Amino acid sequence: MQRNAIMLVSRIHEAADKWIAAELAAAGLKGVVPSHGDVLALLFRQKEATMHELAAFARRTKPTMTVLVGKLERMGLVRRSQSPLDARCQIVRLTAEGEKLRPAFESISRRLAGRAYAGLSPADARRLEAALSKMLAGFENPKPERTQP
Amino acid sequence: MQRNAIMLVSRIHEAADKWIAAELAAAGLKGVVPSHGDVLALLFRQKEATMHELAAFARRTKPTMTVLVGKLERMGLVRRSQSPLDARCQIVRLTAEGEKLRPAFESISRRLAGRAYAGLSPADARRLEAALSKMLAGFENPKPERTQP
DNA sequence: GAGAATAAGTTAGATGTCTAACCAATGTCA
DNA sequence: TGACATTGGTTAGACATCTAACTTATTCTC
Repeated sequence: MQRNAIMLVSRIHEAADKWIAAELAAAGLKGVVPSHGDVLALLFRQKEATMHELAAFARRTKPTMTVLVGKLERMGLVRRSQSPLDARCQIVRLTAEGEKLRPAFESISRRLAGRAYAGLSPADARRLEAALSKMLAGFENPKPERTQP
Repeated sequence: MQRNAIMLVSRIHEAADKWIAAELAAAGLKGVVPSHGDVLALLFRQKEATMHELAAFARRTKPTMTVLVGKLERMGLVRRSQSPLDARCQIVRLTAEGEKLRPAFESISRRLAGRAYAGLSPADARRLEAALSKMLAGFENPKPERTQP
């Protein structure tokens, strides 16, 4: 066996997503998925964003973002309006209702980090991040790997 | 910043999935997704499996497995038949067509590992796996973490 | 052995996600 | 300035995935 790391990564990703979804549900956001969280996270940070910016930030396609923002709008958390500067752009903003979620979000974010790094020394954490960065680079820059075909 | 590791894990997971899907497509399996790969992987290993076993192995629900196996069956790669021992169980087996994919699969699996561990010394790899295991455990066993609420 | 509980699968319906095709507005350039 | 390309966004259609409800077999229990 040796492809353990990929399996572990996959399982951590799923476990973290599930944990986040559960925390969001506990905060009153039933049926909200991590991608919705990414949308809100950007809006907490910068007050308004275009669909395009949101899609890039959440690493989702534009059609997906149309769906995600549509749901958040139906939930009353964000509002869409046309940009006065560029008639193609939709400006997305938090509603007052959405703004209320900020503290819950920050709590989840903090607790997520706490849980992920629990039991790791700062040195361990640094080494882990370095190794993961290298692994990611290996997938994103298609460098030929040496293994028998 | 500190929740880097989760972000890295998430991006590695997505990049690896995309890489696998591309390799499967290159092997002639257009539209085959990693979960389908898990189904085939178990069948390469043990010749036959029930829907229940496949779902557990691929970490998907039973309804999802119904869909996945349905697609593989339509593609002519597997065959479903009722178990003679337990009339509730469906036995899934590879067809001759499916069996032909074994070498391509093994190659992908090997190259996946090579790519993931490229640039990591054996000691690094061991430390990485240990840290990831700890992180996974932190999500799966809900241990209270210490962070300000 | 009959009735209840459990287990294996499927169906139904919802939703996030993608690609492909499209529309509309803006930018470019000869 | 006017044709063409580019860009922002949505629509359409497909699909993996989930939960809830259901069906049919098996097992358990009295």
